[in-house]
Amino acid sequence: MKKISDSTIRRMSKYFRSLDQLIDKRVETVSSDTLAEMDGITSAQVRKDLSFFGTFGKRGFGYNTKSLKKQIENILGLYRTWNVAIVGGGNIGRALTDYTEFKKQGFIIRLIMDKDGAKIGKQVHGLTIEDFNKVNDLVKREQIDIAIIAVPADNAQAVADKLVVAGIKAILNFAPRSLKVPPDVTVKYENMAVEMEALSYFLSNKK
Amino acid sequence: MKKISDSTIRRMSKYFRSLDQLIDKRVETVSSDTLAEMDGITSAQVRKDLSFFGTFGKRGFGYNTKSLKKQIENILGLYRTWNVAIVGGGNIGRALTDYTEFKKQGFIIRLIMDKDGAKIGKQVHGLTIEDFNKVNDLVKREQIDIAIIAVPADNAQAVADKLVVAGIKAILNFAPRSLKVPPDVTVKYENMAVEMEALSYFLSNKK
DNA sequence: GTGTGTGAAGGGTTTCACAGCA
DNA sequence: TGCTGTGAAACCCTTCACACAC
Repeated sequence: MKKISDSTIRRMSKYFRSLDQLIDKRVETVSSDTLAEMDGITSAQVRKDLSFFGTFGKRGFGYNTKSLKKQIENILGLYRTWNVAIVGGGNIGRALTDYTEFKKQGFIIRLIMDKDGAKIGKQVHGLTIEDFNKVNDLVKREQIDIAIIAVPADNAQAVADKLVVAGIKAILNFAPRSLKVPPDVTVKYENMAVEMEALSYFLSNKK
Repeated sequence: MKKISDSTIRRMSKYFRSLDQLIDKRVETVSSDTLAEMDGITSAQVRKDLSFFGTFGKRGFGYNTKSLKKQIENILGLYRTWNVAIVGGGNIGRALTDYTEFKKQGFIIRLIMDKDGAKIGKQVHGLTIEDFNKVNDLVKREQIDIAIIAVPADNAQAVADKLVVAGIKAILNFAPRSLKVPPDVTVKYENMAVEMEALSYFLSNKK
């Protein structure tokens, strides 16, 4: 499989959501132009992105919304569900246990963990906060595929290390710190402070 | 001012945080190599990024952590505080009112709004959820600089429209939907489903 | 006629490599 | 000597433009 760029993958995920919207509105056919408009990019970009994975459209016609959605579902691995564990029983971690967009896309939160004795045992949206020291057993028991790190920055690397030992291969990190992991582990970042600071920059430098 | 790429700005924000870490550890000097290592990039990239804004280092020596941090603070506009409003009293919105990283960087949450009568008036980390219908007055009263959208996807555009009318020029959007705004308004996205789906893709396509 | 699929061109960002300065 | 600052080269991603299929 040839290497496909991160930005293409991210856009695929957006097309997927846009198609969902169109299907909700009973739209059966869509052009690359419309899809581009919905996502704020160019139609050439849409066609190029899709072309990396195959040919899904009909010339002079466009794409069938339902079948294109199915195709993207397959490409992104969304035809199945994924078991997700959250590390960190703070504000962010607890909020994510009930994030509807995750459920809708088949990401099932199976587990929330913390190392703080005061939090362990507490209920969060139907889950009990478990002891992070038991991460190995818990990850195995719940067959976790993806871990979300939502702990203070200073603890993030230690948490990641333990997740790697427990066999986790995919991490979404909310802590504002870059993580070092073995090459077979994928990390994605959700760095809210970075985006806020980008806004700060743009506000400060408006001419 | 010449156009500086988004990725450079984002990395500046990371350097800023890495420098903070070093200063905490009483480190006074840092090389582009070390900074690169901390952020998982190359030293050439670090030097190139910084060079867009000026020359901050000493050849054969490196950068003074404190003074470089000050410089980046100025570049990003972080020498001051920003007043922030959150729209959406759901899980995410409420969690963000108490996000320590925001406070630390001078983003002060002044306001949380919702249109749901059942939520209006409720307390969240010391703030009262206000009626989003009064957005114009509230934004003016609290002198809001930045708005965070944390409402369901289907309402995001309507909320954005009202924020624009209220005079907001910078938006951080957590709803998984691309927003249309006038050219003088900057929108950044925090799309957690996109990152999860990227992880799904990588898990599905490991050789 | 219409809109896709795609080589080729263009533009922008990253990496290289080294001159230059402490 | 050691590390920065930076043109030039390399690379990658986006846009163009049009042949082609429906």
